[in-house]
Amino acid sequence: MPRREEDYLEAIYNMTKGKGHARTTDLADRLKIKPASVTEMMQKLSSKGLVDYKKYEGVKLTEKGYDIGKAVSESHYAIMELLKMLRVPEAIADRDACTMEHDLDPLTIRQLKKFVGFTKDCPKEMPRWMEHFRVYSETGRFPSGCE
Amino acid sequence: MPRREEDYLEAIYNMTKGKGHARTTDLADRLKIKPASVTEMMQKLSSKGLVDYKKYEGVKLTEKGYDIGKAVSESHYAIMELLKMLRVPEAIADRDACTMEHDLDPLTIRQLKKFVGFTKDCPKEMPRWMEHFRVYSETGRFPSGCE
DNA sequence: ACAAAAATTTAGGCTTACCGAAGTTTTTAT
DNA sequence: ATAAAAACTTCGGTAAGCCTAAATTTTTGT
Repeated sequence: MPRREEDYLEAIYNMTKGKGHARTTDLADRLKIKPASVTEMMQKLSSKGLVDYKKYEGVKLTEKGYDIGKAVSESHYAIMELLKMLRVPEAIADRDACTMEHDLDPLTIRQLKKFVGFTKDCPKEMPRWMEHFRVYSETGRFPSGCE
Repeated sequence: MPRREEDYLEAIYNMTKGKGHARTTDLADRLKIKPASVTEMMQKLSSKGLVDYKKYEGVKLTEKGYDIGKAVSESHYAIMELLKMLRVPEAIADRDACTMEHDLDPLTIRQLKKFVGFTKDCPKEMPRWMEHFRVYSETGRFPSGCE
């Protein structure tokens, strides 16, 4: 599954969330490419059974395409959350998540999600640790409570 | 700077660490491609001033190529350390770092390195937190000390 | 030294994914 | 209703990076 195909599936997933069709121009805008390229890819994805494509009408994910689009979108989210914890600004985290979300081992994705879940759910310890990392990140020094 | 070019520079960097020349076949083996493809890329990198290339003799990084190779190699290391903290097995972490090491925003790399440095240097807090994540990762539950 | 083996390069081709320009279909405004 | 505008597709090309096969250069064994 080449990298770029997944980008299309993810974009369609996020644009439609399973309901309705995605339009050629909207996809082109979102992916920053020309409509001609979108049409070409739609034909390819259609021949692979990942989307239902009707000329001049738009495109919709098949079940198979939906699963892939959803998986990539979730990876993207997990990576972005991780980068935000590392105090990477949201806009950069979003962009960099696009770079990283492809071709990762399923185990890596799983651990990433666990990590994010851990930090979100852990009731007490994590916020303190995060605060210490924030100080370290900004000053290069460990806060006094951390010796 | 296309992704693949950087892979070559990183490989040459890791193979030579600045001393001596890298051989075509060794590069081909390491990158899992055919020697003919290596030759082609060496010519390209040479024309860009990133390597010194002499036919039939091998290749050596220029200062410019060295800087890039070193930077990519360091990103790789930082990403791998992060993944290992997330309890991704080393072999998978190494492979996945290859996927992620390209095209990241310099700020993201910087934060990644800070994070790794923080966890390595923080004298007391981190090991405890890491242990808690290990338990969470393996059992799905928070250890008793973490409420 | 020199022939056989190994390493390397050259030449010609392939695939992916992009583009611009031109043609077709659908939508919109009157 | 219909002409102009917008959206979409088709067609012909491009660039990267890989490949195989054939040619060339270097190395090795005797």
